[in-house]
Amino acid sequence: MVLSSAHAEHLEAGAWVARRQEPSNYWIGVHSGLIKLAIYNASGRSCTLSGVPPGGWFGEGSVIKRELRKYDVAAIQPSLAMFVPSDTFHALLESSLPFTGFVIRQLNNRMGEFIASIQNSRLLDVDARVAQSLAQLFNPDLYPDTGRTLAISQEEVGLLAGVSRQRINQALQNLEKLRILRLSYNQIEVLDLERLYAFGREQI
DNA sequence: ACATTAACGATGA
DNA sequence: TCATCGTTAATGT
Repeated sequence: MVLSSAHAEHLEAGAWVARRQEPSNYWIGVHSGLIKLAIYNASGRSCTLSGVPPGGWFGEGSVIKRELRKYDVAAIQPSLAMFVPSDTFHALLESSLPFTGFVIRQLNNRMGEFIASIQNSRLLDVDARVAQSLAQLFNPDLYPDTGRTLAISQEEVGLLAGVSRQRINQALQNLEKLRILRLSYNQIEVLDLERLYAFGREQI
């Protein structure tokens, strides 16, 4: 039933996936590429709320509440996304206990993610904040399909971590010197996920 | 101090 | 040819 009612879409880099204030008609999953949730103001400034790598799902909150979407959704990289209609989502929620469990875990993880973000922004120095922002993207619990490399520009890491691109560049080079990351053009490879997670945590 | 913006050239796809 | 990256200088808090 899910497969018959859902559809997939190829998205170009920079394409809008969904817009703020529109009805939340779909629960959306990322199969490949990278998508971000962000809010843009009239003057073009933006606040990136979260990056969603392969294996990630989002929008369940607004679908459950049947409310307008709270953020804009854009493809950072060329991506393949799955769109599950709201009605299908609700039907699954009522008929499948395993699905309900999945959604609860999803909401719980998302809550933990945002709590950690606030904590990180107030307690950690910039290098550690960058490390934690990246570690979130590579979280195997939330995003089981994400490998150890991700195509993302340093500019986007900056928007995600709330730090300027120039400062991100320094932080990433520091992490590369520690052999935690390997950097290449528009791509970040995690060499040591454990140390990436641990980086900065001793400060707390 | 330390981050940000602005600007520049170099380099990759 | 355009996006991305590495760096520096000026500016702000």
